[in-house]
Amino acid sequence: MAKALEPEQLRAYFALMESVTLLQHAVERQLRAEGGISYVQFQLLARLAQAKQLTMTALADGVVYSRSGLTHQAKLLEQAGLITRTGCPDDQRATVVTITDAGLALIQRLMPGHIEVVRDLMFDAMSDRDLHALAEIMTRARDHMRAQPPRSATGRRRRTAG
Amino acid sequence: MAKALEPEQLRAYFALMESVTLLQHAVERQLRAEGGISYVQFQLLARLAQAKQLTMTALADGVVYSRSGLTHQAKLLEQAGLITRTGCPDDQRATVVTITDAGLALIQRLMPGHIEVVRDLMFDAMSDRDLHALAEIMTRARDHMRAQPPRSATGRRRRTAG
DNA sequence: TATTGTTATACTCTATAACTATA
DNA sequence: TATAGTTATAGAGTATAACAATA
Repeated sequence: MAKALEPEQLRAYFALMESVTLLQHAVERQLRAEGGISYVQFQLLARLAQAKQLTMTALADGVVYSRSGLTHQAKLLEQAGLITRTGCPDDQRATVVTITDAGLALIQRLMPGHIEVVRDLMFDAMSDRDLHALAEIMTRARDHMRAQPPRSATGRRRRTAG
Repeated sequence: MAKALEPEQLRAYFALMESVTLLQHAVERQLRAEGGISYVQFQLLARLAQAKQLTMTALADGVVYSRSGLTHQAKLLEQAGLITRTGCPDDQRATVVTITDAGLALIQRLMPGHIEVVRDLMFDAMSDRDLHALAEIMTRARDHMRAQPPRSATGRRRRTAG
C-alpha cells in the first residue's frame, strides 16, 4: 500500500518536526511569560492584526481545527479585551471577529521578543541562501497542504480561505 | 532591543509553522485512528525502536520537556504493554526504558500509513532538490537549536543527548 | 437540507512543586 | 549538594455531540 519514504525524506521529516517542536516550545515560553497568551492565541491575534476582521470560520482555518476550539479561544480573547465579536451583516449566521486596540498593542509589544527568539534559535545559524530556499520550499509546501482535502473530515473545513 | 526579522525570515517562519501544524494534525489523526496513540507517544516509541533502550532523561530529550510529562506518558505506554521500565545497573537512580515486541509491532504497523500521510501532504509536491535542501537546512537548524541553552530553564535539561 | 456558531461535557496533555532515593 | 525519577495536583487545550439560528 504505502511505499517507504526515502531515507532523505525521513531525515528531512524528523529534522523538521524536531526543529519546530523545539522552536515552538521556546516561543510558547516567551509568549506566556511576556504576554500571558498561548501560541494559538498569538496566531489568532497575528492573523487579525493583518486582516483586522475575519469570520470565525476564516479565522479557524489553519489555526484551530474544531469550531468549538475556536469558540473557546475567542471567548478567552474577548474576555481579555483583545478582540470583539459582532454579528455579520452579510450573513446573519456568521460572527465577525475584530481585533481591539489593546489586542494590537499586545501583539506589537510581544513581537520583538518573539522575533528575537526565532532569530536566535533558527535564523542566526542560517545563511541567506538557506533562508531563501527554506522560505520558498515551505511556502510551496504550505500551499500544497492547504489545498489537500483533510483525510477524514468529520465536519466541514476549509472555507473562505482568503 | 530586538531588530525586526527580515520579511523573508518572517515569511519562512510563518510558512514553516503553518506547514508543520497542518502536517502534525494530519499525522496525529492517522496515529490516533490506526494505532490509538498520540504523536508524542509515537515519537517515544520511534526513538525506542531505534535505540531499544534509553534512560528516561535521554528519552525525554527533545520530545517531552518536563520530567513528569514523560513519567506520565511512560506509564501509559507501559500499561499498554508497549514498553517496560527497569532499574539501571550503572546508575541506581536511573530508569531504563525498553520497547517491547508489541511496541515494535505497533510501530511497524503504523509506519506505512504514517509515511503515506507525510508523503501525500508534503513530499509529493517537492522536487528532489528541494527535499535535499530541506533535509540539510533543517538538520543544521535542529543541531543548532539542540545546542542552545533553554532561555529560562526551570530545572535540568538536555543530558546524554546521544 | 446545509452551514455558522455556541454550549456542555469529557478527556488528554503538560507543568509545578514536593518528595524519595542515589551519586 | 546535585541528579534521576515519581507523585499529586491543578490548569489549559481540544474534540465530540447536541443544539439554535440562518441560508
